[in-house]
Amino acid sequence: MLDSKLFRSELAATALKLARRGYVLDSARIATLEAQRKDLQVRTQSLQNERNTRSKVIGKAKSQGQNVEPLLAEVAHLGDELKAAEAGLDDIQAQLDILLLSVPNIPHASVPDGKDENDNQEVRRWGEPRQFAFTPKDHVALGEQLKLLDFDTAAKISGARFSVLFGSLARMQRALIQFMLDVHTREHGYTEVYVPYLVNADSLRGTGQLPKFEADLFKLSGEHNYYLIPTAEVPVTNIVRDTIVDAPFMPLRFVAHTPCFRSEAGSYGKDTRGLIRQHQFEKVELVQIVRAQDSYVAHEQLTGHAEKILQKLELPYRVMALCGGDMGFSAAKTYDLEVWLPGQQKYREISSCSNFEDFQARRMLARWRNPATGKPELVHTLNGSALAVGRTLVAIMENYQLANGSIAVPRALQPFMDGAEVISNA
RNA sequence: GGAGAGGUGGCCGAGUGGCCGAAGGCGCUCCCCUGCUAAGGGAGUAUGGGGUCAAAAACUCCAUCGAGGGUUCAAAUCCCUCCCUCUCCGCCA
Repeated sequence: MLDSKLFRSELAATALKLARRGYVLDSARIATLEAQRKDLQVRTQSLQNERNTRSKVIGKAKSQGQNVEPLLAEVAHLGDELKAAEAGLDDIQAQLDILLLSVPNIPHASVPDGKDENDNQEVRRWGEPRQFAFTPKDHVALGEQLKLLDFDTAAKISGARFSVLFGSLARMQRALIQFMLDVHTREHGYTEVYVPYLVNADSLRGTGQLPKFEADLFKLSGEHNYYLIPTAEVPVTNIVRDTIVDAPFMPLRFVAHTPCFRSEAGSYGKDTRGLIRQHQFEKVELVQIVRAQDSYVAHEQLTGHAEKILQKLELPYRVMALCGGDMGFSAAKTYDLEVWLPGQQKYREISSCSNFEDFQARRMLARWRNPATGKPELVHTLNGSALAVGRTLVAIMENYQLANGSIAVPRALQPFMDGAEVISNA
C-alpha cells in the first residue's frame, strides 16, 4: 500500500510514476473520493466532539444531583446526525481502502523502463553453459527414464501439475533443502524459521496477495478460513505484522523452507511439461526486515546470497533487472535469477529477489523504533527465493546429465547425500 | 470433543456506566541529591488517523482497553457474535 498522503499532495506525480509499470491510476476518482473523505471526516469528528463534550456536561450535572432532562433534550438530534455522517464516512473510506489496496508499488528510479519480460535488463552472467557431446535431454525424459520422476502417478493421486519423486531424486531434493538452509544460516547470517503453511486473510493482505490475487491461491473450504501459502514470504514476513521491532534487533534475517501452493489459474497451457510449474513445490526463502535507509544495500546482498547457491552448485545463470512492466504488484525493484536449462536451451527463472520498501510494511503496520527520535518508523521488507528447490532439481538434472542418462551429483551436494557422485535409477 | 477461567499501556495489575487514554507498581528516559556503589527525590514515558499547512515544528480534534456489531446523551465497564490464551478430562502425530 502506498502512503495515502501521496494521493493528496502528489497525485499527478504518483500517477506518472505508476505509469512506468503500465498501471493507470484513476486519479479523478481518487481526487473525488479524497475530497469527500476530508469533508465527511471533518464533519464526523466535529459532531463526535460535540457529543463527547455534552456528555461530559451531563455526567457532571448528574453527579451534582441536577435535573438533566433539558440537557438530554438538547442532544437528542445529535444521534441521527452523527450516525448519518459516520455511515457516509465509512462508505467513502471503504471505497478508498479498496482502491488504495489495489494500487501497486511505485518502481524505484533504477528500475528499467519497459512493458514486459522482453524489456528486462541483463545485469550480469555467471558460468558457461556446458557443451554436450550428445543431445541433452530435458528433465522429464531423464527422470522418467530413470524411474525417479512420475507424473502419471501424481495425476492419479491428485491431478495435473503434481509430481511424485522416487528414491535418489526425492533424496536429492531433501539434500538441496538442507544444503541451502545450511549455507544461509552459517555463511549469510540468517535465522532459520519454521512457520505455518496455512495462513489467514490478514497475512495475505499484509504481503499483498489479497485482495487482488485471490484467484492464484488455494483456499480451504469448510469451517476454517485458511489459505495455503503460495510462498514462505507470507508467513515469514508477517512475523513482524503489527509489531514494533526494537532497534538492537534490526535487521531481521529469516530463512525458511516450505512447500508452496499455487492454483496457477490462468496459466493453462503454459509450462505444462515437467516440474517447472506445479501446484505444489518446495522453496527456500530469504526474508529481511531492515531500516529504510538500508534496503537497497540489503537487496544487493540478498540477491548475492541467492546467487551463492547457484555458484556453489556450479549452475550457469544470469541476473535480470525486471522492467517496470514485468515487476510484481508489491515490488519496488526486482532481480530475477535465471538458470541455464540445456533441455530448453534457455535461461529460466529460478529465483526472484525483491525490495518492497515500505509497501508491505504499511499494510502490515510493521515498524521499528528509531532510537534517534524514539518514534516508530515503517520497516522495509525484502525477500528472495534461494532457491526454488524444484527448479533447482530440474537445473541439476539437465546440466549434470551424463551420456548414459544418469545424473552426476554436484560436488557441493555430495556431503548431503552420503558422498554419492551419481544417481541412476531408484 | 466435553467442562471451566481469562484477554486492559513495554511488562505486572486496578478499574462493573460519566471528571478513565485509563490508579498503582515495575521498566525506560531526563533532572536533582549523594565523594564510588547502593539508596533517595522530581518530571516524563502508547499507537493510528484527521484538521490548521506545501512541509516541519507547534496546537487541536477523533479513534483505539482481543476483533466486530448493538444498547445509551455517555461503554474498558451492559448485551450479541467471533477470535485467541490458559486449566482439567477425553482423543491423538
